[in-house]
Amino acid sequence: MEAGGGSQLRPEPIQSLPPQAAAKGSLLPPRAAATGTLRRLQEAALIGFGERGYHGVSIRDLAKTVGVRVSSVYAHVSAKEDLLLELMVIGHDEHNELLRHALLASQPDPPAQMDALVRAHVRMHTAYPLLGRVCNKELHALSDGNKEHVMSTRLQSERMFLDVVNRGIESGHFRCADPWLAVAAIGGMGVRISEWFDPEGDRSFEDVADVYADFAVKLLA
Amino acid sequence: MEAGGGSQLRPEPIQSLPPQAAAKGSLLPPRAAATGTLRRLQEAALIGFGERGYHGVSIRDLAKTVGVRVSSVYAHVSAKEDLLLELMVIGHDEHNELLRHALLASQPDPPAQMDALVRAHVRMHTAYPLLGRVCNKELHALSDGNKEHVMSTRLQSERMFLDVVNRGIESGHFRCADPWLAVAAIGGMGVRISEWFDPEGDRSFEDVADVYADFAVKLLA
DNA sequence: ACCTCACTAACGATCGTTCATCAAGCGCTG
DNA sequence: CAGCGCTTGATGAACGATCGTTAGTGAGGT
Repeated sequence: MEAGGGSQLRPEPIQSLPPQAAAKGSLLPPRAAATGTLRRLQEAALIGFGERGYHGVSIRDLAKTVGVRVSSVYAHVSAKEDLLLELMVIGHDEHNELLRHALLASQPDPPAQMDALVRAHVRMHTAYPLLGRVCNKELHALSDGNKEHVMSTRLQSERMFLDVVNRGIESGHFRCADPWLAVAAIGGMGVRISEWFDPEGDRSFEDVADVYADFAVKLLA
Repeated sequence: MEAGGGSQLRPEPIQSLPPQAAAKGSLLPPRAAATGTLRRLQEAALIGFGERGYHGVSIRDLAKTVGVRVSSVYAHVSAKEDLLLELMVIGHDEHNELLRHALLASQPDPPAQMDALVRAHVRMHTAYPLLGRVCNKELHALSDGNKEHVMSTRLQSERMFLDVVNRGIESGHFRCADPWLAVAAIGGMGVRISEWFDPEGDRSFEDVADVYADFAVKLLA
């Protein structure tokens, strides 16, 4: 966060919280079990970190947003980084589980599996865009041990894509000289969704998922 | 940036500057005209902002990295945001120019034009990965006026992709129900390159460009 | 004499975190 | 049922560090 005596712009205190939290669904997936003040802290952190970045939001910002004094925050959290870590774990675990379940429910042929994976990937980034943003932009703010933990989940998810691509090549369904690069491309186009997707906008999740799943399979043909 | 009396991790002072600045090329494109201390400030800001985010790097960090006192920074820059703005303008202008020149030199058929655009897009994010990261992750830290200026350049670049897609649909070369979504996907997979690309790694720019250009055209077929 | 660029020193604000305190709600024993 | 200890979560106040920025000064080259 910035301090200083010069011409500073101090933005409005995040948001009045839930503009759509009641409309569609929660800002956080159901696996986020916290309630009460801790829950509201997590949601304030999600919005703040997603909009201004981890270092762009202070404990005082969060306290003010949830209507509590600064010191009360530490009754629920032992450090600011805990809030970020919790959000990143929730996000990465949710993403990983969506992918696993998609694979489990899919027909065994690689194109169907890729279709299912991409739909799950899109689901994650359209249902929880702020969480997607935080997970993909604030890794640098995690200390080494925490970063390693989150990265292992991320690698597992990447591996699911890679396995499907490799199996598709062996079976002749896909043609691809560099499987990892294909996974990077497919993953990248999904990750970016959280930067522009608007739940109130013209395009629904289904619209995006249909198109992106089609893109991914065509890209591998 | 974080302050505080508790258990803080203060990372090492950015880097000893150019690990590859002499090896391949500069960290900044030739359009970055600054020399001397200002140039070194811009490069330190590029590395710092790219690795830790705008709010994760202080003026004191930058001053220490370039070997100068804090107040001397203000002989070259009127505010911290100026450094970010300059980097973002350089990055967006470079990107825009690469795209324009790619289009100018291309055969007029839409597939060739898309191939050229994607190669330029990949060129940007492989030649200047840190600049790509800053441009795509730190927009939130710009004040409204500056953000608007940068966004107009970004919209022009997006428009070039969109024009080619639309013309390709009219000519029958491409088939695509939602052109903007195709542009978002193609753009997204390119933007992500700056997160993993390593100039010293196995994959060269040509490797990535060949594959991604192929992906983009297949995706539109 | 003037401009450029570096310096020392300091400003007030904001940072993350800690501390001692206290009110409310709980199950327990008498 | 009264009274007790215990936990939970909130509070005001403060800590030392760090924040962006400014002021005044001076050396060196033009």
